[in-house]
This record gives sequence, structure tokens and C-alpha cells, in this order.
Amino acid sequence: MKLYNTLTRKSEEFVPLEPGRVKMYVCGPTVYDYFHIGNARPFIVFDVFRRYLEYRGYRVTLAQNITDVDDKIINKATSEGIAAQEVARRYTEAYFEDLERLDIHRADVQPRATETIPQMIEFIQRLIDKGYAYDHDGNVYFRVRKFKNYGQLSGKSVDQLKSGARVAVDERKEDPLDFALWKAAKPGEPSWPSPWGEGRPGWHLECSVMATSILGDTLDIHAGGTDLIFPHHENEIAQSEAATGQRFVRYWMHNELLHFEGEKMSKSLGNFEYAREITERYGPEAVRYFYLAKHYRTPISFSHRAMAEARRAVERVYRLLEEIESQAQSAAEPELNEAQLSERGRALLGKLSQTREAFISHMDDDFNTAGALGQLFELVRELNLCISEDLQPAELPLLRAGEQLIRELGRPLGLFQGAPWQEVQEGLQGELIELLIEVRSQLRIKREYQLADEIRQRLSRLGVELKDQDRRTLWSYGTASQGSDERARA
RNA sequence: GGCGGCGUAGCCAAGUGGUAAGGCAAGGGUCUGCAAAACCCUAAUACCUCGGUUCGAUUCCGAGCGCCGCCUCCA
Repeated sequence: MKLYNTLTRKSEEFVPLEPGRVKMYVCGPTVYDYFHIGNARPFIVFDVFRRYLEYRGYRVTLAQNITDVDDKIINKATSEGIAAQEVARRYTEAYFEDLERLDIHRADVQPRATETIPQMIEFIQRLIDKGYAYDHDGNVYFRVRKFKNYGQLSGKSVDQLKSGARVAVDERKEDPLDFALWKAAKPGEPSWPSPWGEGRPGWHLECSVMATSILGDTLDIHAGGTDLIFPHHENEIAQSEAATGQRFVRYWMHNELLHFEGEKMSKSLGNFEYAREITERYGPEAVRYFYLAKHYRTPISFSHRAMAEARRAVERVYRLLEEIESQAQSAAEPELNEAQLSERGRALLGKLSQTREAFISHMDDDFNTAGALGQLFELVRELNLCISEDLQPAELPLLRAGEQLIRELGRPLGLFQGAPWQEVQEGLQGELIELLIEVRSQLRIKREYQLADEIRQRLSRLGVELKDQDRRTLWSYGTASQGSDERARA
């Protein structure tokens, strides 16, 4: 398996420190607002990477931070006139809700900054003891120039940075490049006691401490958006390696950003859409497909049109699954007998075994999800072809095998795991809809089409779409207009 | 200015030293009481420009143009 390593700017063979085990860290949210659809990208793609590693037999331990003390949280609290802790609590909860809606698996360990303060203080003390940090009036800074490899990840040199001169001059720092490990408390801010006085941790520090205290001094994979490379990840390397004397991360992975109207989507630019709203509108699988149909290291442009296209693409697969289950229901399933297969059947058999292989080889190549999805869709076309041309009973097991393969390969992607059609819904509303459908079916049998059509139209106006298939009628909530993607959500 | 990335058909997007997956859209057909949907087929003479290496480059090298990111909080 190959991974592109930001540190070396090359694709490298992936060899975890400990055979069969992967220690992985993905930068988590600062909980001051709902995350936007661009923020969702690393969460989704690295969720897929994690699942794929598991699919390939690795035991993965994933850690992710929750930054629940920070300037932005404090600002939000001030502007809303509530406690910073309340802001953090509210958006931490929202974060987990949004993950769940997007079907992103939770990390194995999810530390909060505020619960890791003692380890942070200990970490800072170690840096001071080693001469890598200094205290000035209750602020503790990291001595960037003392760390000789500074700039390795981002390809910058300290002299370059100095001449860039965009670093604010701060009299308390020995050098403008130094960054804060511990910030002295200002009145009214959340703070904790420390050897340097009341204060709170700096942002870069949190990740290092949480990562190393959970996963050990050396991580296999550390992931996040490209905009974190500098200074955040650069600083993490410096302080971690200075403190532990060990290599901090073996493989750095960075996703490119989401663009909107020609620029990166970002909170500060104000050109964003909340992930929860997009998920609600297009369905979680459309969002996943949207991201996975591109390589994670290229920028993507967001548009509602692209989201709608993604939803259609996902639906194409579900329609096939639906059709296969319907075929399988209607006939007893014979065992696979290769001798009885038509030419088409034999071709399909070959396609099945080839698809898994090609899928894996794409995914093994720096997680080429776009190529892998292409393979899946080729299989979809072959299966459709097989169904649309006179289906032979001997080929039914092949369709079943195709369905299973789509579900198997979809699993690491977090796609195509849902029920193919709307299950009988619990609750009065679902049952009433089922009842109307049943009445309408009776009418159709009696050829009372006028009334049957009336029911369909009236339901449509209420946001319930019906589709007549061979023997049954499928329904969903408003996929026709702009409603949610029921099938993808099932 | 420094560092990094990108430029493939109408749109989106893989990939390859020997004329190039897939998705969406479009056109044609099949199916259906009707609707909607679905399925199949189809092409388009798709690889930013200019040089170079090569028997041969979209794929390698160089230059240029354009777009984007980082250099400040940011996924």
C-alpha cells in the first residue's frame, strides 16, 4: 500500500511501526460553531481511509482531539453573552450529531483539551527543562530556532519566515517566530493553575499532547487539511520531537480544500454552507460520493448542482441493488453452475473477480477512491446489462454475487450499505402511506386508473413520491423536488 | 517574493511512454394503463501553450500562461 507523505513529498510504501497495527490521528474541531461542508472533507476521507485500513486487515487506533478552549470559543461566548464552557458543550454535542448524520465512525479515543491540562503542563515543563521553551510573565513560548529541523514539513526555512515579516512583533517573545505553548489568563477567560500562573494551553500544543499521550511518541499517520501544514503541524513536530526526542509522525497526510465561488470555503471568508444542512438536503451518501469521486489531494469546487449529481450517481447503484433483490425474490435461486452460463454470464463472472482486485489496487495506491468507484460503476453497468438482456436462471447467482460485492466494497467507503427500498415505516404516517398504496394497487387491478392517479398526485403534492414497479409500488419522501435522499439514507 | 498543488470531452473526474476508466448532462431506442423512473446504445475527432528527450508523450524534462493553497486564525 502506498501513501503520499507530505513530509517527503513522495508516495511511499506504507509500513506501520508495529506490523498489522496503525496508530492514526486526525485533527478534530474547535467547537465554536457547526462545521461547514468543507470541514467535513477530512472527516469523511480519513474515515474512509481508516475503514479501508481495517478492510485490509489492519487494527487501527484512531485518536482525535476536541479543542474546547480557544480564542474563537471565547469570542463566541462573549458575543452571545454566555459562558465559554457552554459554547463548547453545545458545539461538541453538535459535532457528534453531525458525524452521526454523515455516518462517520467515532474515533477510538476522543480527548478534550480541557481534560488533558495536567499532561499539557507536564509537557511544557519538559520543554522548559530541555531549554526549548521559556516563560515570560506567565506566557510560555517555544524557541523555534532551537529546533534544527523547523520548516521540514512545510518546506520553509526560518530565515525565509523571518524575512516574510508578517509575523506580528511581540515584545514578550525572544524571536517573532516563537509560538505560545501556554497563554496567561485574561480576566473572565477560562483558566487553569500552572507553574507559570493561571492560564490556558496554546492551540498547537493540544494536539501534540493529546496525540502522544494516547498513541505514544510516534504515530503512523497524522492527517488534516493542507491549511494546517503551516504553522500548526510544523509546530506540532517541533514541540513533540523536542519533548520526546523521537520521530513524531511517520506519514503526514493532507487533504486539499473545498472551494466555493473560486476560493476556499471558510468561516472567515463567510462563503460556507453548514454540513448538517447539505447532509439533510442531499443525503449522507451523496456527500460521501461527492468527496470520494475525486482524489483527496486535489481541490474540489462545491456547488448544489454537483451535490445533486452525486446523489443521482448513488441512486444508480441503489436502483440496481433494488432490481437484483426483486429478481431474486421472484425465483428460487439455483447454485452457480459455470457450465450453464451464457457468454454474457461468463463475462460477468470474470468481471466479478476482476473488480475486487482492481478496486483494491486503486485504493492501495494512495487511496484512489475515484478510480475505485469507477471500477464499481463498471460492474454496475455489466450487471444491468445482464439483467436487461434475457436473464437466464443460471445467472441469478451471479447477480447475487454482484450485489454482495458492491456491498462488500462499499463498506469501507461508507456507501451502498442501506436497504434498497423503503422498508415498511414504523409510526402512523408510514402505515397510512402503506395503506394508501395498497388501496391504489387494488384500484389499478380493477383498472380504475383515474382514481389511482388521483391518489398518486395527491400524495406527490404532500411530498410523497410513488414509483410503480413490476409487482409493487415503492415510495419515498420528495426526491423529485428538493427533499432529502430517502434511499441513500435508509 | 518564497514553498506547494492543479490545468483531461458540455460539466465533474481517474489514468497511462504506444491515440484514454467512470459519473452527470445530451441524442436515439426498450419497457410501462398513464406518470415518473429505470435499463440499453451513441458519439463526440477530450489530455493549457511552446520547446526538448524518444521510434513514439497527454503521460518524462524545461520554459511560459492561467487558476488555487500556504507563508496570519482556518479542515
